Amino acid sequence: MLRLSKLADYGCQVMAYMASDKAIHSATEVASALDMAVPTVSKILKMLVRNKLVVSVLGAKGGYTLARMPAEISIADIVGAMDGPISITECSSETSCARESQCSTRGKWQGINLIIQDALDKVSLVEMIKPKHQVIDTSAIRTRRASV
Amino acid sequence: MLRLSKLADYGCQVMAYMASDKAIHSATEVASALDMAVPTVSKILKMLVRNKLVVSVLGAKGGYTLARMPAEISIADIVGAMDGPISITECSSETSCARESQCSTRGKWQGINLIIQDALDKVSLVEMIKPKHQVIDTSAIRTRRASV
DNA sequence: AAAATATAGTACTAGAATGGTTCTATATGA
DNA sequence: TCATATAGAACCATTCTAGTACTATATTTT
Repeated sequence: MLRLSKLADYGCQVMAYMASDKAIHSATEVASALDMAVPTVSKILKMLVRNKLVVSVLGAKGGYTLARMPAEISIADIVGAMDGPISITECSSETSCARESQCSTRGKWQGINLIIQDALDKVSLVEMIKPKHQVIDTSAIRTRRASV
Repeated sequence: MLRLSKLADYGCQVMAYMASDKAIHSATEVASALDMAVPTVSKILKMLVRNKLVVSVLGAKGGYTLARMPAEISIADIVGAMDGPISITECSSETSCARESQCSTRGKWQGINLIIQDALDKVSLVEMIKPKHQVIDTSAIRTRRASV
């Protein structure tokens, strides 16, 4: 399948949710908004803090906000924070490999790895939360027509 | 990490090995050449046969060969055979998702999925086995110089 | 015809990875 | 001082994966 871990997937959801504004969001709030378990969301947010994608405010009325502008945060950042560096095969990241001398495929794997890295790098949170089909509020138009 | 399963990785190694010629290779032979356990190689070859990337010859002196020319077999084919279809998140392949109406990220995930699919599609076995730095046989050159 | 060699397919087991929870400590606001 | 939040570590259970074993079948060799 070649699938992201669930935590990475969740992480992207959490980040996308928080990208909507600069408010402080508690773990409880995020969890209920995304319909996820509070401890899980809490764990994810802690990991994101450690990786400096999110900043936390301690104490009552505390919570989390994005550490940077949504445009400055890529999916690669989030996936990296949750799952560690992307390496599609063992040999595509490891510094050495026992079979290296006989193996001609390693370079190719590293190339493929780069392409994937790049694909995730190019998508920022801003693009992630952009609605696919923009919903047009027709009420304003109708009002204007009525007033004509 | 976003990593291929080991079986998919092994599968690529096995296919790359078999791409070197059109001979019939037994599981035992492949296993010893790649320094892997015979039952494991055998399992992988069976999966590749079921997915029509490899054809088998039954009986004594039997074994396996590629079903198509190496140029006509991509890494995507092999990974697909071993790991099933690529879908980086659950929602990037599934036909529906409970949260679909509120979710704006799905389209993006599907796009990222396509890029990865494409990257694996573009690499054929031929490229995979191409030596990175071509080893130049200098003996011929030296011979010629000597004969001048 | 029998023995040897090889694949086909299924089922099973052990181990690792992952997801998710819980518990204790600490910080802040009312 | 109490209620509300995060920080961090440890823990458990389930799922997934890798690898093995076993039975059946096909083909070549003797």
